[in-house]
Amino acid sequence: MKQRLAAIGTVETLPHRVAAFLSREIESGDLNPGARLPTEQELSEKFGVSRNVVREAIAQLRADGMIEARQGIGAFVLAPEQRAAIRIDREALKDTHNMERLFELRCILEAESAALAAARRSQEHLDAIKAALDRMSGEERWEDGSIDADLLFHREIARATGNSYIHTFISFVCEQIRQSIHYARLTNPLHDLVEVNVGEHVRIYDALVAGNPAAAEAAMRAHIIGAANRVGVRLPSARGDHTDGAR
Amino acid sequence: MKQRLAAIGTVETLPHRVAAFLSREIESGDLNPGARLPTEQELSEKFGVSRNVVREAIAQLRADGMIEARQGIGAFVLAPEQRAAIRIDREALKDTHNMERLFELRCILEAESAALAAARRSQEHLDAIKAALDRMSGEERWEDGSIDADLLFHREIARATGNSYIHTFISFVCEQIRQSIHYARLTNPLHDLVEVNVGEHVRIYDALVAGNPAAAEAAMRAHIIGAANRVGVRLPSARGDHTDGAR
DNA sequence: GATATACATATCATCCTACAACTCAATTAG
DNA sequence: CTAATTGAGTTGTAGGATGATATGTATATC
Repeated sequence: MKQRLAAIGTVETLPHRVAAFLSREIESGDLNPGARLPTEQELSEKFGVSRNVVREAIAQLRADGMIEARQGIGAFVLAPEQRAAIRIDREALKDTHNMERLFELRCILEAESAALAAARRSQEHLDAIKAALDRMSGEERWEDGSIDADLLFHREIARATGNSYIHTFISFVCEQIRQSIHYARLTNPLHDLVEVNVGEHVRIYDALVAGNPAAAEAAMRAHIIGAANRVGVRLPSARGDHTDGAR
Repeated sequence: MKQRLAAIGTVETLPHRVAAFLSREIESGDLNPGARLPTEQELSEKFGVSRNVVREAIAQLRADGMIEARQGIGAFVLAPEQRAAIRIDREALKDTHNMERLFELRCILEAESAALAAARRSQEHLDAIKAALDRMSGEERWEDGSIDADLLFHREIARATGNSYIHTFISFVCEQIRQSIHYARLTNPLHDLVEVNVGEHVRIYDALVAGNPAAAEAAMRAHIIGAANRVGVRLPSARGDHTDGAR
């Protein structure tokens, strides 16, 4: 928790600000793929920082595969497909529409993963999931402590799939959502419908214990749609839109 | 000493090597979350590089949320859940088991996304998808040119969901798979079953044109399982046949 | 005149030193 | 004993110097 507070409150360092600026300029299309960036010296003058700071900023973008620097020539913007990392702009998450998209992605990831977990979970996995569930139920209100337990519950399910990539992706998305919820709570006090939330989790857990993939998937889907609603995001139903796929 | 690597864009810079070393030390558990890294000066001495290089390396790890640096104290390892970025070690993808996990993740992401795309695609989206399909069909063998078109086809479908996060994630996963296929082809010459591959894509496209989410999802799922098989990965089915359910 | 070589220039890569800002602990003044 | 001060240690930033690499230009050679 001390860790997390520090992580959230991390001061914006100069390299971070420069990197964010350039990153935004690239995302917005001001700098197209193939374009050359200004020289390090020009950038250091433009931002009023030392060349060292500019280099650290570029080192970040380079590590992400956003730009490629060639000695003696300059730095060039790469195509989005060539990126080596996924990074989500937390500022953008303050926008409700983006939050909605993130919940949609989460729903896709977690629903099927829950089915996988139901088929593959071991007793050790179930114990870990149960422990998180108990911690969550102990809390009166849905705030920091129980949010931690909530996310841990989801991460443990992801771990139970036995697929480390799934675990990584879900952990990542959940963490982004935690951040955006943090913002959302500053403006809109959330309904503290703990009972509803816990109930949804229990249904997921029961399906996992039963080893019933279809039930686990359905429960997870219902839960995420509910969770989105509780933070003020109306999730467009994934597939019931017009032609309904009876599966 | 410093050998010129003619490889594509992957010039091993000193900060990159230092970052990779530290990153591996963290992943392997030599440095647990909460642990403090050696000071910048110690690291620069240990690796025989300047403090500047160490700082650029740390800037990368910091941007990924792997470590957190606090002025006046030091740099600390963060828990994996707190990462701000997803980065996949391409070396690890040479392992077939990891490739299998990656295909499983891809299947989860793309199957439901195909359903979303079927519900939301515009004519402009369909045109872009069709263009990629045509480019793919024109090729005789499944090699670099048609692989590009293949991945473009999938990216365009992701774009048709209208959800930029989905697009980002799928693009990323596809790119990782492209890399791993590149390795795989070096050892196992692949079957060039172009007709089968194109046929699977056509079925997906038809479902999108028809605006049939369930069909699109099924076609996509079948395709990815088939694609995995063709590169020598047997995908454990996501949930269709948990007939082996005796567990 | 065409080609090849040498030079000058621009740029990134690395190194170095210095100082500022911050934290923590020991010391000192009250 | 308490509280303020001091000092050492660490990261953050600045700025310059030198090496490595790519490009363009001028010169020399044929």
